[in-house]
Amino acid sequence: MNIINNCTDSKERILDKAEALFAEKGFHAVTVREITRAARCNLAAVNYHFGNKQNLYVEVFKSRWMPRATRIQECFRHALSKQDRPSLAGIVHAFAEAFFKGPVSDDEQLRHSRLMIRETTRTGLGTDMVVDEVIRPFFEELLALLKPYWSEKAEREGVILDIISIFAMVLYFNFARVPVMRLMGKDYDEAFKDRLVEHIVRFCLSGLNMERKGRAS
Amino acid sequence: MNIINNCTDSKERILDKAEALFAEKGFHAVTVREITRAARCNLAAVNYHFGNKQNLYVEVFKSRWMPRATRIQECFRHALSKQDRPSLAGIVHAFAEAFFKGPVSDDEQLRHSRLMIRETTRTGLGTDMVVDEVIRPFFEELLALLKPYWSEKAEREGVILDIISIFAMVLYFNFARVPVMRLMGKDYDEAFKDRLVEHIVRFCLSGLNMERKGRAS
DNA sequence: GTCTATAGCAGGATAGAC
DNA sequence: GTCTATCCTGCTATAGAC
Repeated sequence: MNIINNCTDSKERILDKAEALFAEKGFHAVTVREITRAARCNLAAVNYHFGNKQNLYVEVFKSRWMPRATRIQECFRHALSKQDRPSLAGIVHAFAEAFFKGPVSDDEQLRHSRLMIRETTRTGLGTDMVVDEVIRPFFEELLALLKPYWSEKAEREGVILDIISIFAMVLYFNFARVPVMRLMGKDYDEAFKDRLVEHIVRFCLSGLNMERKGRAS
Repeated sequence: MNIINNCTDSKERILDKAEALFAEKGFHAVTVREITRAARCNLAAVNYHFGNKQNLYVEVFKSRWMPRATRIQECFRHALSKQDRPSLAGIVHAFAEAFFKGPVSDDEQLRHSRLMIRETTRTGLGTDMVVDEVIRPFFEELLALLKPYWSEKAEREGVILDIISIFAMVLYFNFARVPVMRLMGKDYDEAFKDRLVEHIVRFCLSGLNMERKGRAS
């Protein structure tokens, strides 16, 4: 049991470092040399294990990103299961908390959302499996969860826009950490994340925290 | 007056095509060859006019992105000036409408937000002037505009979070067009944009469009 | 200001020894 | 499975004619 198994070791190291670098700089800005250097292995290892750089990128999503997304979703479900009959606030809260205070380290959290944004922005490189296998099923799940709360007049399209909006809030505060920190003059420490979760829940439930003085336009 | 002035013409064409390509694919994925081919000029033209590829990128922001951002802001101010005493809804509406139905074409709109997201995601390449000269001043302007609407208990930090949230809604629905279109099964035509503006105003003002059934967690 | 030609280099990928 | 050495393509950047 003390035998050090190097067989798949370098492969794992490459996946780790590749994910970190792709998240930080994007696919084209990262070189294979950079990845193998960071993973302390040989240049040829990427082609040996993955065939080419592009396959490595896809493999990062398959073996790192998607399982992590699943873990976050499970964290969300677990939090819900602890509520006897989840309220609307409870659902949104569980959702935001799974993202900000979920089962992943802060570094992982950041690279996770950065990779997601890069994929959203990307054109063509085709990791559609991310949407088809992870995002959309979860989306449908949320839709079903929220269904009991629709008011009579709300139609499906409007509810979809609402759900996208919850996503927008969580994702934006995640990936736009740098400008948010600059504007707020705060780090993303635990206290601030608590604050963010609280803010997101409140905003999603009742909008701007201001007095309402009539409407116009 | 009929003399065709080619002096700065190719420079302008390069800036146009470079912006479109950088927005679509990102800095590293675009080659100088690709840009000059699209701009129908010689490979050497980029280095002649801008020194190098990096400078061209910065120049795209200076001469295209920032002026356009200014135009959008002016559109917002103009819409506000037509309201005698702008309401909260009027302010959010003018903001969303300036972004979605503002003074720029649909193509420009898309490339504008994509470039902004790419800059937000970027690490290091330093176009801080975008934040310092455009975003932050506008942010302060919004803060001052909303000040009369703070409830007594709201503190400055909370209001900043609120404003970031309005930005988050508008930006997300802009740059995430592709997944939004997939989820909604709709194009970003004028009718859908109207719908989006309406949704954003409502969501920012009163949150989820659902019945409230108590709170939990 | 625009072009051709090319220098000079960094990148992805592969062959083949161990 | 891991390494070294190397190929070759495609890139940025420049030199110099027009």
